[in-house]
Amino acid sequence: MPTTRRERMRDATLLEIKEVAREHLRVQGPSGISLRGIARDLGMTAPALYRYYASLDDLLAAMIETYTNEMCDAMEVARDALPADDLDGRLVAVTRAFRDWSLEHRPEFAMVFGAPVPGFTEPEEAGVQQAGGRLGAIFFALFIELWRRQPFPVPPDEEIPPALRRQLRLFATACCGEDDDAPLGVIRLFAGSWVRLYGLVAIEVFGHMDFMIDDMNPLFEAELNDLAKTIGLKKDLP
Amino acid sequence: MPTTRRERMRDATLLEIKEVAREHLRVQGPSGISLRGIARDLGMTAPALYRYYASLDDLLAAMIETYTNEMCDAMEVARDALPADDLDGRLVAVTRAFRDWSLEHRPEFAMVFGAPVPGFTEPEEAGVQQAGGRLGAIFFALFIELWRRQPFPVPPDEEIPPALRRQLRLFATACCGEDDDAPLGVIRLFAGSWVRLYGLVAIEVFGHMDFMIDDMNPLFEAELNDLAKTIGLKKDLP
DNA sequence: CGTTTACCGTTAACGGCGTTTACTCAAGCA
DNA sequence: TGCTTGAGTAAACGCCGTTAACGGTAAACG
Repeated sequence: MPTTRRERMRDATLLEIKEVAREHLRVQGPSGISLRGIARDLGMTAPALYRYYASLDDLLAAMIETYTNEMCDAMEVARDALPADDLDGRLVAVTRAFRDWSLEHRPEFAMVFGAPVPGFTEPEEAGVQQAGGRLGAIFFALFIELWRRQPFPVPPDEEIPPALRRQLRLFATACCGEDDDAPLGVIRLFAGSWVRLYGLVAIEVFGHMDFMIDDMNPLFEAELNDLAKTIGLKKDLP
Repeated sequence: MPTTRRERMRDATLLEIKEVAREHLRVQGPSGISLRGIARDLGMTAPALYRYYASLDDLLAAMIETYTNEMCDAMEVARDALPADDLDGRLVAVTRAFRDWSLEHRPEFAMVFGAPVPGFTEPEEAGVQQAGGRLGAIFFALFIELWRRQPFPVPPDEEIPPALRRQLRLFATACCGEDDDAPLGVIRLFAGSWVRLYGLVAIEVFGHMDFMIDDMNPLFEAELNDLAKTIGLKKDLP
């Protein structure tokens, strides 16, 4: 372990900056994250932070990456709490974990899944993309394994327009690496499910239905049930 | 028409401010909207703008309201381009218009449908909520009228959990005013469809799939086809 | 060991921001 | 005509990100 004392100190500061930034995010919102404010809380001056992050954008990008991975961790914990052969249960658990984490970390969710600000937090960072792929892979691996063990009906290849086929292949390789030997229909259904889940959670987290609905729980559970039904999960969700 | 000369001048300035703000939004992104910058472009000083908008937030809220209504206008134009009895066609046209407008107005879409910034552009403005209701109503009116004329299968009331029933009623009244005498199943299906559409367009506009997929058109059309099928539209979409 | 080097932090400064206050000045109205 | 109203100004306050020049200290090296 070649970590010198200096490196340990540096890593600690690197982390502490991110933690203070997160607190500011949660208390004052995304626009409340400022290098000067963070430096104040840390008993430093703002220019000192440039030793650790090249710019505010860089810090924000690091935060996005951290949050994405944290969300993935939470989903994996929920997944691994169930036996490996209970794919049904695992898929439902991961989906619920996705929503739960998002609701408990609304500002973080907004940074990860909200609108990217041009010239600001561009998601072109390698780390951010990699974390995004990890998230997709968690869902995808379960989804595809479930289909292999107990196949549910998927649209036949002929029903999928050629233009869509190519996109689905791209999607699968980005999610899962190279072993994308699953039929296109499975990927098609997966993409549709992901879009639905994202829409549901984003609407809830962003509060776009707050003035119409006062409790999103029933709708989420109903949609989850629908989703489960289309992939052959028979038993009622607990 | 009690518009004095002063009032006309005032309204013109009010509008001009919003227009310059929009240009800044499109060129430099949301964080590029600044009172000082707008004032510069207008040949004024920043404090003068406070005669027109109480704060930057107020201006942003006005922009959101404007964009929502503009999107609704575009949808209504697309709707009215088809004969009133072609409900199938109108629903598809409105849906495509929603997506098209969003893709052509990405920064505007982000302001309307992205994450609200706390203490900043809260969507608690009456005008913003009203515009949101208008958008929902456009979809809802077509959806429900279509079901009345050529009913498609919807989940029976007994299958809808009681907790969800109440939320769906709230949702319908917010979308459509008081004449929500449609069966819960129709509203249930409508809510699900809206969530799907939102997720699809938001993912595309925000570019959350850009690193996986290079053309969202096929997926959108496929999902639209699916949606159309569930509400009984038989003919292939042109 | 002493010396050099690399790194961490500072102060000072530039230009930008939202917002408030006190003020001027012209248009509108009685 | 004289008064009122409202649009616009300059100055100032306290934020912000970022850069440049500079000090000190701990690690690295001969």
